[in-house]
Amino acid sequence: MDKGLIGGSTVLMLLSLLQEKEYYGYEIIKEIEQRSNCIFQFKEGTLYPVLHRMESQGLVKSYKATAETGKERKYYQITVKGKTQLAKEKEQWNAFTISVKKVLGGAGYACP
Amino acid sequence: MDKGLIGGSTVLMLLSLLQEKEYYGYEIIKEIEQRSNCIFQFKEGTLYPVLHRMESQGLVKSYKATAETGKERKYYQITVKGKTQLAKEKEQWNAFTISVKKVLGGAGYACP
DNA sequence: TGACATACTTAGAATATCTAGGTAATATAT
DNA sequence: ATATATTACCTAGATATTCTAAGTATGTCA
Repeated sequence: MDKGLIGGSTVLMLLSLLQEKEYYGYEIIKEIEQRSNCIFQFKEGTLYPVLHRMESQGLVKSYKATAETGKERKYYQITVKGKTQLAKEKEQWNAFTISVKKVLGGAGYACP
Repeated sequence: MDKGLIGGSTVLMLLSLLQEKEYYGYEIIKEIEQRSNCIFQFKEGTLYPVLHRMESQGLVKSYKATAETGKERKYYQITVKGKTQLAKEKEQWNAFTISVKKVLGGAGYACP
């Protein structure tokens, strides 16, 4: 999958997942992989920095916990700010995909 | 409109336009602006380098001509390689948007 | 014991876009 | 006549982002 395409939708997908429940990073990678039928396969080096950035922006918050398996995990939760951002990004996503379709389809209207 | 989103679809949109007919750079900006109802407003500094890159990759070729208005224009035409690439990018675009929908929608299947 | 999956991290390379400026001609409004 | 806006192209450098690649550590299975 082309990297250019993924870029703009990563945060949208992460926020959408985290609105359902809290996830830890590694779990997110696997979940997105499954849901997309392996179309999206995030590398750890790609995803973790994105989560860190989102946390620094206040879109998510995290806490550490040791799982029954003995491994330490960092769980991420969406914040109020994150939910607001999610709504915005969903809107943008819709406007974006509709607009691309229009350009490909050939429709044409004058701009205000 | 978020820059991240646009990135991956720029070449797709350009190739799609150029399959219809030849365009010059400035005309492409206006055409995409109109078709998208002003959702996409490419800056010249953004579009021209993309066209140059596409030409260096052999996806398009160009020639210069002076319009009746007295202004010199650089017209771009899609190449055979560009048409092949267009087909690929269309496929990728579909796979991409479907996958994002799946992630947002919550569907989940095991990967092979 | 060795290989693999889990789980997180970061530094630096590579890539891409945008900002901001430049050039130059014509058209339009004052 | 002059100022401004539109048309039409270009590029250097700042900015941002992603990916590559490596490191750390634990548990499981053959």
